[in-house]
Amino acid sequence: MGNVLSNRYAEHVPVTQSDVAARAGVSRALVSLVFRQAPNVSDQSRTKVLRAAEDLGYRPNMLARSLASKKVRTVGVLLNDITNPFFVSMYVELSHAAEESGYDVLVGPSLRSVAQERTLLGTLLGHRVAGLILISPLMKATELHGIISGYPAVIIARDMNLEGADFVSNNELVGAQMALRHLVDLGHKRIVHISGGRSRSAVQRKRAYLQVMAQLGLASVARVIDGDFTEEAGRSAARQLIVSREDVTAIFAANDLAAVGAMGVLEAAGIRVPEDMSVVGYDNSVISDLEMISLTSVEQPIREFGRASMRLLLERIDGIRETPHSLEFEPRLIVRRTTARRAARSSVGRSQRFDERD
Amino acid sequence: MGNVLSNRYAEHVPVTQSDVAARAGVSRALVSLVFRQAPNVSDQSRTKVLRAAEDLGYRPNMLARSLASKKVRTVGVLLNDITNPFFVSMYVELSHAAEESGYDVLVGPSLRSVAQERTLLGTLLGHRVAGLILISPLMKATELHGIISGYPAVIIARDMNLEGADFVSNNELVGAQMALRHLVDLGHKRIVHISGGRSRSAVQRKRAYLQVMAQLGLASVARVIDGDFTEEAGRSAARQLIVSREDVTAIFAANDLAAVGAMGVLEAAGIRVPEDMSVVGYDNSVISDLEMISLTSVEQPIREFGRASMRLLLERIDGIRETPHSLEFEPRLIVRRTTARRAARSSVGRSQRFDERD
DNA sequence: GCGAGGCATTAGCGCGCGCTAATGGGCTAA
DNA sequence: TTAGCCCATTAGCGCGCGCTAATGCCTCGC
Repeated sequence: MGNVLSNRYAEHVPVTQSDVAARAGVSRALVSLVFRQAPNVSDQSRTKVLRAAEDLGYRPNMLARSLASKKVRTVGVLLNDITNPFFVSMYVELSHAAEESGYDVLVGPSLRSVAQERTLLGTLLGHRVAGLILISPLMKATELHGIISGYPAVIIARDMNLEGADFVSNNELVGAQMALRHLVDLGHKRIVHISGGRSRSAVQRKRAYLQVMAQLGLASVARVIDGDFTEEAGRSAARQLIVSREDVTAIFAANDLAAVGAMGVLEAAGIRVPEDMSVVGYDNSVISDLEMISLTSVEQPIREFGRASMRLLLERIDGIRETPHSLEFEPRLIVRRTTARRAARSSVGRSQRFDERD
Repeated sequence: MGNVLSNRYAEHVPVTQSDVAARAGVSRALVSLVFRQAPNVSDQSRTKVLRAAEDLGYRPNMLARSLASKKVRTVGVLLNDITNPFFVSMYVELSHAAEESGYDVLVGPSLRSVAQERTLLGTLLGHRVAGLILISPLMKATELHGIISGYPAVIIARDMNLEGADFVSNNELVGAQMALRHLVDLGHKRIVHISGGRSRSAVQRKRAYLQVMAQLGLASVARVIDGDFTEEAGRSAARQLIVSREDVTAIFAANDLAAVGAMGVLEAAGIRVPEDMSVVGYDNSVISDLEMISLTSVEQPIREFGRASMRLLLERIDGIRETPHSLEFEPRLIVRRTTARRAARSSVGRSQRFDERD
């Protein structure tokens, strides 16, 4: 009401346990006991303290609490490549799982840069997080080991040899098998792969493609067009395919974005999907589920990934388990409308329809 | 090497300033001075300390540092509705801006629940974050005010009356104007709006639609179909439109997802976009830019949003500014291939083509 | 040779809270 | 009434580091 005070905004005066103790007429230690849910506190004192806290708007200071107890309720998540929607979804799941376990999450969002990764990792460790979850890190295992050795850590990736850490990964081989077998069952043989570049998962996916093609007796027609997980990469690959006039009838892309990119170019060139060309994506992202896209895609069980990762981490944090574990999840194939039985004759090479939008 | 030690993993023994001091042969205070970049430290001592720290792998404990200095380098972001890609993009931008300013980010990812929002806000405040950024909060202004009053806060939303907080928002009126004027310029009159439900931005968008339609002398043909920002909402709206056989030639959707949902149903029903129906989305999300979708959409300057929000927050944290500011950004219209000149005669109502996919 | 001046270094308190050994008070039973 | 016991409460140290007043040391000038 006073015009002097109304002109400035109330400075936020932090309320401490001492303040609460003073108001409740008890010692500070008792306040501490109440907020730690300790036994041997009479109901009378408890309510008295809680009332005082309520009145003053007291909130325990997590910093001081962590410092004193030497226990932190925060886990760090290093998120390489925040532009990748799959990784973001993964982070969302982790975040939920952490919340349910009463943990907070500190994120280190990177952009595919080793240097940035190093910095962010330092920040997370500076916060003395209780444990780390690294989503597809770029750093070399040796350096990583030097930094986080002896620290509870779960790495979402494969093919890293990092002593002491837990691993959660996707079985890329099974993913490729499902996709390729589905295509082969539909009569396709010449199946091209649009790769995702040099990232860990991309390399594995490419290797899985080559391996499965060999298994299926199709090693001689296996072909990889290099990409980088982007829509443009898919477009570029499709253009190459059209120009080369190869007898390709199906595409297995390293992710949905590339698949959709390819589809756009194909349709514009009069090559119909799935009549003339079948396309399979990877990740089963939001995009693939759009009715206008309806892309057959390999689904990774993100939810299980997230929960399992957090569970593993908490086991290490709580010291329940000493030996490192590795979990591998199997993907599912979500069949939609971009895959169909192979047409009688090859179709790539000539536009068969004019695209009225161009 | 020893088989006893090799069986267990090195416990992470936290290194403190005292350890560094002991190794460097100096006092702990000097170590503190070095890590605080304080002046009046001889180069000789500095290098000695840094070497010792390097050897021991010392990392300043942010918790203790914050506690002692009473200054926190962490800002809290409350993210209502983490399923909305637009909000996620916003968070990404905020995160970048914070990092550049040397701040860490603690996220509170919610799922459109007021109760959850309350809890997360409590968590953030418990961490004594230096300031808050609230992305489209659901809580009522009065309650919010009670919680964060006197606390540096930036709210990304509009139409809230919260004394002391800064606001950053999008000019929804201009957005609607751009979209509708574009359609009117193309000859459209009967333009329907698929709304986004009861969230703050959705309500504003709907209001803006009605207002602009009135401005354009089209109040009598204004029509809103209620939705909720999902693809299914768009599908449902399109079905209603088809069944009602109304003479509608253009759709202005509250977001891209709903627009794409509608497009899917329309195309399946033989109503071509944009020949028979023009569609405008909102957010200019990744989806709208896909070549297969190529959706005309209203773009909000997310990057500027993020940077401006962080700048405002830092000004308050650093005490540079006392009076609250409100910033409003103007959107842009990104014209793609889903809008075209209105066809001579109405087209909704009858399927003109059989959808071979069904 | 001695005091002044300046700069590198240190001792010590405080941040808010966890934790435990010690205290005190109330109650029961003899 | 008093000894004995139990349980609620408290005093006090420690967590790792920021910060400042005080100390110690070295240089320079007369």
